[in-house]
Amino acid sequence: MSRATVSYVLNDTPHQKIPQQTRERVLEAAQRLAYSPSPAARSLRNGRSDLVLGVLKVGPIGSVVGALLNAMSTRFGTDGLTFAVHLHSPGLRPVSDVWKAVTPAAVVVLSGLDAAEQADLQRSGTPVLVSLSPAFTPHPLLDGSGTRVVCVEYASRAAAALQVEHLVATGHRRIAVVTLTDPQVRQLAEGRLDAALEAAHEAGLPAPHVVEVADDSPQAVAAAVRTWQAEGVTGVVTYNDEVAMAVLSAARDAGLRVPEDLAVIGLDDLPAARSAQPPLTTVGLDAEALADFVGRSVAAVLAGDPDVPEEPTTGFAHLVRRASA
Amino acid sequence: MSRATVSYVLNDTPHQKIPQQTRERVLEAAQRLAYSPSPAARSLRNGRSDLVLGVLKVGPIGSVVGALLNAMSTRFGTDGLTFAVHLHSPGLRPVSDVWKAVTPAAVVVLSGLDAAEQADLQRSGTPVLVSLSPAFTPHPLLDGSGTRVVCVEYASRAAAALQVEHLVATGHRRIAVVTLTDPQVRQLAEGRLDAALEAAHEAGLPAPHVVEVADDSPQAVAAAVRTWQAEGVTGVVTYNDEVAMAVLSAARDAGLRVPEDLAVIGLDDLPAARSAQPPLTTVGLDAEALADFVGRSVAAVLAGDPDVPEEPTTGFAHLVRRASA
DNA sequence: CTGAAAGCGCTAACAT
DNA sequence: ATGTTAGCGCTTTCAG
Repeated sequence: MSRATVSYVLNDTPHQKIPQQTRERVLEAAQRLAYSPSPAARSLRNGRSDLVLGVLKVGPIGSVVGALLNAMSTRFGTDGLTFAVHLHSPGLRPVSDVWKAVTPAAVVVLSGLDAAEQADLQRSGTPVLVSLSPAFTPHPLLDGSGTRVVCVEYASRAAAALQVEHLVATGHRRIAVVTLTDPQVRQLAEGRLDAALEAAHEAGLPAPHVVEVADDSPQAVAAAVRTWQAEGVTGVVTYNDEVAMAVLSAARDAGLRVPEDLAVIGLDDLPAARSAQPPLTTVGLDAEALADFVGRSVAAVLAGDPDVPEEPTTGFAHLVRRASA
Repeated sequence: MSRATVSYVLNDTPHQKIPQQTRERVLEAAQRLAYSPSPAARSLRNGRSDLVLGVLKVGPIGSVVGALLNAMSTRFGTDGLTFAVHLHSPGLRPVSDVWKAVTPAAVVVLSGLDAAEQADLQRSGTPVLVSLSPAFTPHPLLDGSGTRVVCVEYASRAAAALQVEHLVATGHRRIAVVTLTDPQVRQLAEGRLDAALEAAHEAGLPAPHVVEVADDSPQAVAAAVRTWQAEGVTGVVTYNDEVAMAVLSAARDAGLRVPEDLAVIGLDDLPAARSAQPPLTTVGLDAEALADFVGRSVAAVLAGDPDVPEEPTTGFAHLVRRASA
């Protein structure tokens, strides 16, 4: 019985007919010796490890990101890959440091890589690179780099469009869009704002009021809420649930009834949205569906499939209808 | 110029005198060819990679865990190691799956490994295993396994003791401890409760009222809050800030003034604690200090140091004094 | 169907 | 001071 035989049975190599008896002997021995193959040697030989690396910039991690990470971990586990997240500190150390620690099978960029880092990544030889970053553009000169780039729209266009469509469906014509100026969330905020404006345009609405606020406190939105009465704005789409709850609070202070005088729709479906006053209508994100799509794409590329699965046309968001809109 | 020479200059191998000129030639060539060493080959040769793996069970990730992850990432980066977190689904797949994807330099257990998994880990040959899990006991039979085990107390004993000590210092003698029965947080809740009871005992207090609640809603604590008036309880220590805020809310409903009628102290120092009514006195956790300690311990073990640094006697928590106690 | 053997890229011991 | 070389543990042709 040789190493090769062992390798075959342990890896279930197809088209290799190993007699059942040998097979069992191998398995039994492996079991008895608590044998487990060396990841390092396998990676060296195979050119890649079984690790899928998520990259995220350091910063507050909330329930939305948490759900995403959970979903990815669970999903990749189902096809023999291990998902791990690396939080990188932009400016402090280059992300490329990560590639001297591991040779991942795929990298999933969740946020915060700049153009140069993207290019490095494409050059790094990682088989698949999935980006959720709204502003990510694959480096055109690096097409033949061997890295397959997959971009997925998540938590911006489809979600913001749903917000607007719901207000339109419930009869609102003059709407406001509240966005955040915090540079930490700039990319996402811009993506959502753009999508909301586009959806409004497509629905034939007059150009929405765009309100930029610095944070999600009720004070920050109070002034805007008061002007809306005069402007005839009856529905408002917010950057996220936290901003929506600030609007709810400001509306109450201004003596407006929600949703009769002002309909408010958030985004993220945070746990707190359910217990808001009134319960917040919002758009929830489908972390599992996204993880599934990403998982299938990665598996397809690693298997050498020429084309990756189609992105679901519905996006990865759904309306959560409660009382506020 | 041979591979060895190159290896020496690239790794800054000590006690190898390489002429400056050769050195520069190597560096220049590496630069020009965008050379970067293969992690797989290095891990194979060195017996370990430069990756430190955090293990966490899947589940809601809040700001406390987020801060911990951020601190760890930043800290390990400073000594050439890369930190990544793996979220594992207990029951779904064995954690040991991870060791077929990577050979980490160290594993940091943040939560949720059972006894068998602990033992597997000690057997896996990972150089260092750091555990923050309050219930973690190194497997005694596996002492010679080559895995160095370091246990750190975080977010339980020292923190809960601080809560009690603050109430004692502000003159309270009859106190209540509110703990959570949610099985997801059992270990942590038990650790905190034990420590609080012990601290009360040491301070010579009568045995505290122990209140077990199922969740952190105001309803869940309302009944207990009402009985406290009759029992003469003047101070309450809670499992965390969320429970504390529920107590605050229930106290208000019961017509109690905080802190005059009832002093409340939380744990975690969530962002929301600052804007609670009244601002919540609480115990903050020192994620950076912990990360620093863990980082130093790991570095010491990897460097072959016989003894790891002393754990700071103050623990990794500090009092955040606001208005509620 | 199974055994032998060639490397994957790197480091450290050894020889020059 | 620099070059040569033996493996680390695995997968995969290639012969038998």
